[in-house]
Amino acid sequence: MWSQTCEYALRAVTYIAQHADENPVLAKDIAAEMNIPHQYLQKVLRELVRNRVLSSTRGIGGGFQLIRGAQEVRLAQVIEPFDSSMKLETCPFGNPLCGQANPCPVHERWGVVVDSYKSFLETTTLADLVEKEPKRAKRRR
Amino acid sequence: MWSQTCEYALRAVTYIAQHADENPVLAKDIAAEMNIPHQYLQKVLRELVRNRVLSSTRGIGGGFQLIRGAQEVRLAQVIEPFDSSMKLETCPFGNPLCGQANPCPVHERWGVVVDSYKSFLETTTLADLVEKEPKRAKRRR
DNA sequence: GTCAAAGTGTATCTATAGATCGATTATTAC
DNA sequence: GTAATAATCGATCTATAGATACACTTTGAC
Repeated sequence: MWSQTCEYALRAVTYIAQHADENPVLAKDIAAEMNIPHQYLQKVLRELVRNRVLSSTRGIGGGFQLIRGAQEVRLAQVIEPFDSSMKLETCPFGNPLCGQANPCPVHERWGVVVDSYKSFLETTTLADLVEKEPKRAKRRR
Repeated sequence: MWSQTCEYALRAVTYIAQHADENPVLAKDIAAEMNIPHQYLQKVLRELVRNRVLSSTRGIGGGFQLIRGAQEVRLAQVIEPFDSSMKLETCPFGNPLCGQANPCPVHERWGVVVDSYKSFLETTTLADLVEKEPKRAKRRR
């Protein structure tokens, strides 16, 4: 459906969102937990920092964090730096002018799929990726 | 959404379906009409022949044809030889056990997208890709 | 101020998808 | 049976995605 790199990005921010109330998380930990090659993940995370999805801090106690609250980050923003398929504008069936004016025979049906896909990415936030019951056994002491 | 090669395959069979009532069509013509590199298209078409979607005949008057009627070929069968993403079984959000028993928080929503996609490929046939009015000015003489 | 922890940056390597080339085989026309 | 047509096949090339390596910089602890 999308590239390997996009999936790494999604898995990484999922992990970060799940640990949003803790200290910054280490790339090393994300890599180990989410089965992503460590060095490559660093690249992906840096790109997310450049795109102002994550912030990073160096040195001891450093790591990666969300810049905004999890409920304010949409999946589309996460994969946007890595995937151009969000555009999805050209007709896959060879009609170069396919559109409202000159639709190909399956324009409608295909539109339903694309809309469903785009809508998912635009309306789902990182908060949705985190288990509803936040820290089941979270005792205050 | 899918690979370049899948799109070539779709465009090619679209063209072939549109010319199903004529003689076999030449790879050369498909390539020119559908903007696909000629040599690479040959490979794609051969693969479709191997997978019993198309038949081919050599020599003068030869070319490629559908084996079955256009209404009997589903898009899924066309892209299947080129794309493994039809499976779409592992959770993109890092939950290795995601499924009915142990769903990740967005399992349902994402399932809607995947089902919409799969359903499109499974229910759409090549006949659907051809303009409904078959040969507007088809005079019998 | 030294050291270790952690992210940054660049260069490079590898695997795969996409594309090209040239020779070959089958078919038809003459 | 020769020549032209058109698909087949295997080898190879190129571009890109995915992955690795290593030196560098920033930060905090002591």
